Amino acid sequence: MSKGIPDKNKDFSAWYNEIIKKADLAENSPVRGCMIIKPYGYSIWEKMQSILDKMFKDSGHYNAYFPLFIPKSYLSKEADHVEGFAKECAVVTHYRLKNDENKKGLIVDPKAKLEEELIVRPTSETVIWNSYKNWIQSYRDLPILVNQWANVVRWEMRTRLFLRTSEFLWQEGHTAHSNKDEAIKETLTILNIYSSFLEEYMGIPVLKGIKSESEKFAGAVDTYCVEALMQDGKALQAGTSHFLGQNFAKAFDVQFANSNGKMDYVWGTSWGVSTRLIGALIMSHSDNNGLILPPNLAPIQIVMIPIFNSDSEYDAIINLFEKIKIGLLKLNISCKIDARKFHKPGWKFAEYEMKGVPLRIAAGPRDLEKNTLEIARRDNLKKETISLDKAEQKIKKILELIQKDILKKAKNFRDNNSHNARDYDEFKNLVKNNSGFIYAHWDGTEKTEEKIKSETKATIRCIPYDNKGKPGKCIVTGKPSKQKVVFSKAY
RNA sequence: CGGGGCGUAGCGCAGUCCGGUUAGCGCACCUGGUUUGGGACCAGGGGGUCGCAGGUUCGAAUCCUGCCGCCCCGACCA
Repeated sequence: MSKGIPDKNKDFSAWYNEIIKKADLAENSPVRGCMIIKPYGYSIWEKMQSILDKMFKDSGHYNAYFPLFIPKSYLSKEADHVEGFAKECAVVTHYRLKNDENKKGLIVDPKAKLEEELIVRPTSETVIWNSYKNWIQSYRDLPILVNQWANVVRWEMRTRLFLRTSEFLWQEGHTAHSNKDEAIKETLTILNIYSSFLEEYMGIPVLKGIKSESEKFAGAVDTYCVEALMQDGKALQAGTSHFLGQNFAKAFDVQFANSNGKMDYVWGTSWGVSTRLIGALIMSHSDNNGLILPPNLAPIQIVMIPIFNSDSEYDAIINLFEKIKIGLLKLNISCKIDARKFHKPGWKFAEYEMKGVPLRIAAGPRDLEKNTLEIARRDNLKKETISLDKAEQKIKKILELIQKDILKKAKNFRDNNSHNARDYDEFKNLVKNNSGFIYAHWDGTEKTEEKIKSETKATIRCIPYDNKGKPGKCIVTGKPSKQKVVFSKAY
């Protein structure tokens, strides 16, 4: 059935690439490392956007837009920030092309050199905090809760569609607060939005935690994250929320008068999720027949496929489908009738399986006779025949069930692939077998973290912050450890 | 930047070692017909600067030289 798609268990990354191609999500661009997101892939992103956007707005945030270009000097104002991003910035140096007099074609006009070079934003903290300086005078101007939907560029050496591309789409929230507690609270509010979005809509269970010093965002005091486990046992950072402390306020001199009339630096946060989430979606649920989309994110939730011998049968079935479609639309269920005559039903079945449409309805002469429909779930490939009576309600329930089952399956997978390592040997074995999340005691030093990374390729994904667990001894050095942390190989 | 691989129709490839009619196959595409409950079949058709440039030769996809591009593995990183 699964024609031309590599076996997920034999070659996971070839499987991943092929799903993207065959499900028509995206393709490579003429520029290395960039991607062309095709309509079907982009419609998934639009769904993610609309849901998250509502969640942000419901929690008091507003959208704004800051420019693509950032003066080079801005980037260098926050020391850690430069360190983290300087190596992967695209730089604009000129503003004009001209015809080459000797050869054919265009060349950069050497006369059109910019006085100050511009960088293409790898993230927007600097340009935004530069504005906040002007927006904020008093505690009465705070908090500022801004989000923007944008593209950013980070010049990557090795790229993979959706997971790591040189240009990607994301949202970046940037908030400013009058005190530390409120900023931390904001950071966690967003983390919870991310985790419930991932679980309730994407069907992906996540681990919430704090990044270690070496993994945190360049310029943050603390980076909180949601980490998900992919089907090949590797971890994926799905979203991050940074408590910036007063770092950017100090770098850009953003002060405000507090209620006592004293000047103080503003407290900041920033947070984002990107088109990488589409990669997470693919690698969490899909199988050897193609993509599997949770109903809450599927651009098409239901596809209807007619089976017919004659034109009169065709007309009758399409007619029936139109009626069902009206009923489903009333229940807010999106559906598509595939009325094409030039493809056989079997061809269409395979096509929509590849594209991950959660539920398929088929009807043919036999169904017309008996007043039934055949429905087939994408997630478990099970088929059943239901009667036309109250079909819409039944279908709605099944979609809800699919959503739950997808999450349940992913949770089971994660639980079965979470392990405790009591000593370093056991740890190494677990890593070698791609055993997912590995909980182990760590002495908290960068040195030990680095040693583990270079010897095993596993990194600290996060330090869990809600169920902290008990103190113990570091698996490498035997020094005291406050709690177990989560290691894994990661994307 | 190191190591490996590849460039031939929209896609995937054969042909290259050992030069020789008009460059071939599968998928896709177009036309007509028969089909349609799990990727239909038959017949016909369209589509190529063989990555680019130069050289050797009566003759180059094939041999030689240079260049360009892409992919994979490492170093680096969300």
